[in-house]
Amino acid sequence: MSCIAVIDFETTGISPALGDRATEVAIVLLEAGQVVGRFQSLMNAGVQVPAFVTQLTGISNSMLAQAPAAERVMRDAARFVGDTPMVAHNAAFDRKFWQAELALADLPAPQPFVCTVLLARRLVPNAPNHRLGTLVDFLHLPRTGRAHRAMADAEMAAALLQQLRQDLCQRWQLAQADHALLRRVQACSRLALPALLAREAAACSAKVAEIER
DNA sequence: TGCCAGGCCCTCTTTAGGGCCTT
Repeated sequence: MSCIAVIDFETTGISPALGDRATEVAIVLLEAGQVVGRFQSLMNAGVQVPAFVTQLTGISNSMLAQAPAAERVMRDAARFVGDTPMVAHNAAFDRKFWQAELALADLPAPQPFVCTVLLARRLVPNAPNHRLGTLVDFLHLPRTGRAHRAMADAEMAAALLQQLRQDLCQRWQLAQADHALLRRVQACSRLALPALLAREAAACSAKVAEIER
């Protein structure tokens, strides 16, 4: 079973292109449906945290003053992840900060990303909305700590991912929903999804029959 | 003063516009 890294950043804003920086990163490593590793750290990028972001996340300038330098944290995070494919809730956001912070540390960011917002829009279309907290409540998943702190959000995104993978496998009788399959689901329109999953299920059955022969 | 990004998705669409989602 392949490994997946679920990541969440807390930041000073929404765009590294506007000078926003990461303030905290958390990564949960999943293997065979189980959490097999965790990485979490505040990170000091030498920037001020806007008051409304402190109100949202609980992360203050005084907390960051005592945190390790952003570059050091990103080196440790990159070493922790290696080439493991990644998942995030609204991955466009976390991927931007992952790439920007690694670039500032002069490190590559080759990992492919899958987005649980895109997966949930396809697989849980009847949810009231597709915010992380709403999906966690809607699917009766456990809340793991204060929302808008990196590890709590990474844990909830990991639980959401596991639930979506489990539903995929049960509904479509798939042996597993690995990162490559999740990328195909994410790239597929909602209308085309049943046909894609029927093909995946048929390929899976054929493989099982071949093994049993 | 007020707004700032960007990719995805839906629809009163496709030669566009606006909401969602993340901090």
